[in-house]
Amino acid sequence: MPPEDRPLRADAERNRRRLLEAAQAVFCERGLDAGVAEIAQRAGVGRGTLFRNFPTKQDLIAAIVVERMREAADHGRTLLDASDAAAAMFGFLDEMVGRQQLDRALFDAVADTWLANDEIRAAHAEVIGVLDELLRRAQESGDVRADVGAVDVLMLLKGVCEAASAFAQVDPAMVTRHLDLVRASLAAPAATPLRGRPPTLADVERGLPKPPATRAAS
Amino acid sequence: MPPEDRPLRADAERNRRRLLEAAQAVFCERGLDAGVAEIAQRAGVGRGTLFRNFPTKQDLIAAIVVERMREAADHGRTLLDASDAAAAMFGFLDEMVGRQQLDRALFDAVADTWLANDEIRAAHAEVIGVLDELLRRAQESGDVRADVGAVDVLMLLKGVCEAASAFAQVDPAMVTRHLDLVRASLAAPAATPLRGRPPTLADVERGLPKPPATRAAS
DNA sequence: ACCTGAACACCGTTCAAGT
DNA sequence: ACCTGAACACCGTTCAAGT
Repeated sequence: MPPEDRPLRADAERNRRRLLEAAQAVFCERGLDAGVAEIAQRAGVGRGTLFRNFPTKQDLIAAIVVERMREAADHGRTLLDASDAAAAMFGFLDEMVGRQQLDRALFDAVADTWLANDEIRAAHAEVIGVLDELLRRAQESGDVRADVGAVDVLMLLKGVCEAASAFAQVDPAMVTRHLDLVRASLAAPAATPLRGRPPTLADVERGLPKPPATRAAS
Repeated sequence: MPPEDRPLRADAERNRRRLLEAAQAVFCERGLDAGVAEIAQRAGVGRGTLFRNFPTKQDLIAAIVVERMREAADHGRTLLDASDAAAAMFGFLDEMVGRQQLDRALFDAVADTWLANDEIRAAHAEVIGVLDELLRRAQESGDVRADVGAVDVLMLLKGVCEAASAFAQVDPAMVTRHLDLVRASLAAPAATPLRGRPPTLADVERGLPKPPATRAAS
């Protein structure tokens, strides 16, 4: 195992890239149940090489998810200085839903892998950070109710994604419609206040899925 | 294979019951990844018997999900003559979220199995039918916006369930809060109308997951 | 008519041998 | 330092033999 940050040997680096690309394509076409054998073959490497780069299939999936989340966060940052703050935030939500419809298999995985993986955790925090700023601006503009937090909005978004991946590919209009409902729930002024306090990132990270359950238990 | 409706032999019927109970318990404790071996053992039968009753592990899961959906529909019907129609509908939504939190593994499965299975399809239609009536009454009472349909509401509900199973077991207040947001999105009068038309049951059933992909393809 | 468990197929993962 | 593919382990599913 090479020290943490030393750059990979040129061919190794290339293999890693190829594996990520192949995995992305295969998962997109065949779903997450696609075998690692196909991915390795498509990347032109042996199965062993796959597991050298990604100790587990889950890690391979996680690596792709992280890439996507980072892209989303980047896009969100470009919206930070838009004139219409509320439109910017909803545009961000739109984008994220669209992204997940491209290859829904990947985002299905987030539910499983979720925050068990450190890199996903970091990327996730990054997305929440951007959304938090977009939301704050929209609230300051008076178009979005003041008693919601970024995690609230992300929960709603996850709901839209879920519904979208369930059956909205038939008709993208359904996604638009569902987003309209989310917009309505976030509109200011709020008719009745929300109970409880806005969940924090810490709340989310505390609610981890059951521990990895390593087969080592006696 | 016995003719469709002939009652099973007494011991066979008992084995079927035991399998369902064992499966429910095991899935609840260990999640859907639990092995069929453990289920068969817990039920006190051989693995072959399991597959005689449920041709595939998915079918076993589906059978449990169908049971739960039927229970939910039954409960919904008891709410049909409540005095406060809106409260009745939201009570129904509450119940369904609570149910899915009991053993979330099962409802996670609905996303996979979803409408691929005929029995699930029927039970699903039943739930939508009840929800449709609850909704209609709530709309007539003037407390719920008129431009949403039962499928819209079910989509929102699925979002809540998703969010709940992701991290709400830490604090049930989060679910309450999310339901408050759903309530806000459904409140009458609607500030801005929804785009598109309410999705129908047919729309949902058209949006099936990729075909079973039987390994028979040449 | 139904039950059983050994055997099979499939797929994620490891590792000894190579370069 | 990295690659490879045969071998292993695990688990869903089948089926020949039993009652």
